[in-house]
Amino acid sequence: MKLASWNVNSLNVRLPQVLEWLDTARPNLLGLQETKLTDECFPVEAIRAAGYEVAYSGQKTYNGVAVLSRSPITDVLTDIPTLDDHQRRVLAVTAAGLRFINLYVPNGQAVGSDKYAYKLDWLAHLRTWLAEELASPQRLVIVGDFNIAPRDQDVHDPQEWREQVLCSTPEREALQHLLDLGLADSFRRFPQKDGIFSWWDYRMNSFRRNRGLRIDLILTSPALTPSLTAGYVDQAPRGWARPSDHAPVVAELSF
DNA sequence: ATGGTCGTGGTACGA
Repeated sequence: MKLASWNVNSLNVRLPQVLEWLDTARPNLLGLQETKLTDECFPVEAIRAAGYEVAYSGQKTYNGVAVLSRSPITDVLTDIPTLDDHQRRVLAVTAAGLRFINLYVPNGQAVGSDKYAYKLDWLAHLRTWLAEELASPQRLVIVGDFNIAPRDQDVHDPQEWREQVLCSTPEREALQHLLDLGLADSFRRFPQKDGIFSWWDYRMNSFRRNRGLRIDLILTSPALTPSLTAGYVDQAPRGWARPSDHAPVVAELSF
């Protein structure tokens, strides 16, 4: 069982790359973020032709999430139950014997900004929801662009990023508050080299210089964590022509 | 070097 997450920064632009990656990586479930497509424009047929079922929740220009699955999808939810939010950032589905929650956590722009306050409020509502989901033991996985680097080892230059957005203490505490529900960061269940990231700014040759952050995560519930067999970042698509600024992240399980 | 690059949409704005 292979699970993955990829912020594609426009599915319109990145569809050929997504199809290419599906063909080689063959994930069972893939969460996409920043599709930037209304539901009427979603490329359902191209994805079905690749052998995947799909659920999607999008809007014009910004945000937008989708889940691709090699097995049938049921019980689709598009919102955090307690949060009235027009921004399309959440897509929960049931497929392949799992509850699979795909998230595009707000970026937050800058510490202290209105968008930063929205991010922290969003994360608080998310925590309430996930606590309810985890009250009943189940195979639950939460994937997505969390827009938070969990620790300094997930940052190319911790001093440069100290208390900046994506790395600030309140954001990290909000993420830790989620992990404290019993969720595991699948990547850190395995030995990793230093300097493995999932996002690199388009500017200043950041990818070539590996000036990145690891902000794309796959979290597993206690019922699922013992079944993890691998957790990694597939950095290859970040090196392709006209790439997303994020690379796909992957978790593998055996059950 | 105090910027820099993308995507969207048709101009600034979000990331």
